[in-house]
Amino acid sequence: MDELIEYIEEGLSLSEDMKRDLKEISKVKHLEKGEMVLSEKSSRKIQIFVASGCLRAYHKTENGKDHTIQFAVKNWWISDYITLFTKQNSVLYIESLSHSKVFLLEQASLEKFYSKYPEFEVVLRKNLEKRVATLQKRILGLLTLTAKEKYQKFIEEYEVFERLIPNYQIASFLGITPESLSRVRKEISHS
Amino acid sequence: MDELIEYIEEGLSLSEDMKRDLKEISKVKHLEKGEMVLSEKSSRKIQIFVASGCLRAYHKTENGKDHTIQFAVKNWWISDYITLFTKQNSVLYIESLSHSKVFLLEQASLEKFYSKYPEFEVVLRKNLEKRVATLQKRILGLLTLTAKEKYQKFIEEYEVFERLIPNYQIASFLGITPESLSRVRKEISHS
DNA sequence: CGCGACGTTGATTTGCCTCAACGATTGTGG
DNA sequence: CCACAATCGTTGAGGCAAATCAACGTCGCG
Repeated sequence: MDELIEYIEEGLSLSEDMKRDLKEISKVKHLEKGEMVLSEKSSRKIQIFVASGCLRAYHKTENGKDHTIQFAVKNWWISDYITLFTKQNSVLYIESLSHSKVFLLEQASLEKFYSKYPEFEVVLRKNLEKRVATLQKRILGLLTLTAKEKYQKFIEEYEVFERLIPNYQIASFLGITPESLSRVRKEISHS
Repeated sequence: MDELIEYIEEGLSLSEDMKRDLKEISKVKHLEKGEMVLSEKSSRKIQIFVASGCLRAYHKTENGKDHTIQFAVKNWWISDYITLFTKQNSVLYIESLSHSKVFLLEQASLEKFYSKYPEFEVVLRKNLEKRVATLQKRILGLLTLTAKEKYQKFIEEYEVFERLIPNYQIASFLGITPESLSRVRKEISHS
């Protein structure tokens, strides 16, 4: 019943000790649609693993506008890296977009876990490498594409998400307004 | 004389064996201004460590426009993560913006090095974590800021670079045109 | 039912781009 | 050592993609 362990074992077979410790530091949480996991007040340093459902990490500007940094579904990690690994704190909100099951892991506990089981580092590293590649791609997309192209690329790559996510949030991920997205969608459907 | 080893030892003290192996897999290269390290033809999988000087990684679109992914100075790594860690290959060019000294490390050799010295993984991981945070911040900036704000933030954060980098390359990093950057600079100087 | 959240559409505005021209600087070859 | 070309930054005029502002239809839910 522990999706986190199942997921990790795709990359590394875990000893009983590791499993036990992992269970100890991870708290399962079931989330309602719209429920917040992370907000400004609770500037907890945690990482979140998604066992089922769909989550979103976003930033709010002073004038109240959302900007989505990341969506995450089953077997994805979602966390506020800016808070975790720089001096700034809690710039991101993380909310659930549906019924979700997640595992919460305190960064401090994770660090201990890593140093107790250094063989775990390699899995982590590979995950991070891919993540960096993904982010570089996203930056390229933001720099080079038009609103229409961004959306087309999004529905190609994020097929899984499409149904789960309201359009205005997709817009905020692509860096365009909901109105523009709506027009783009209209244009695409007419062709 | 080995800046790479010096740099790594800030985070982890190296055994003689590690040093020897590191030297074996890293090739020093001195670069002229304008010289390419990585281009489409040579789709080599390498990572680059900057010992001195300044480099730039960028992408070229079909219509010939540059889009800068990263600048790097002393003690930075610069690599094409998209080629290294996804199926796409060589989407980035990497060039030197000044006299530079760099270390080139084949990804394959690095992998071997990592598995021979797993204690090295932790350094790597921490580096990647910071990198992810930096990229997340950049995405936030691209999503939320105006041309002027982007430039102001850039000169704050990248003070070191300012003199080394021509303005049109800064523009291509910020996702604006050189003309717009010029107007922004004018506006700022008049206030 | 009635309210609020969401998507759409239209009218208008605007920030930035495009295109074009022109100095300033650098460097290169005769 | 100078003439010339190339590169880079700047400025102006005009255009366009996307934002803004506003209104309205629809759907789901308390």
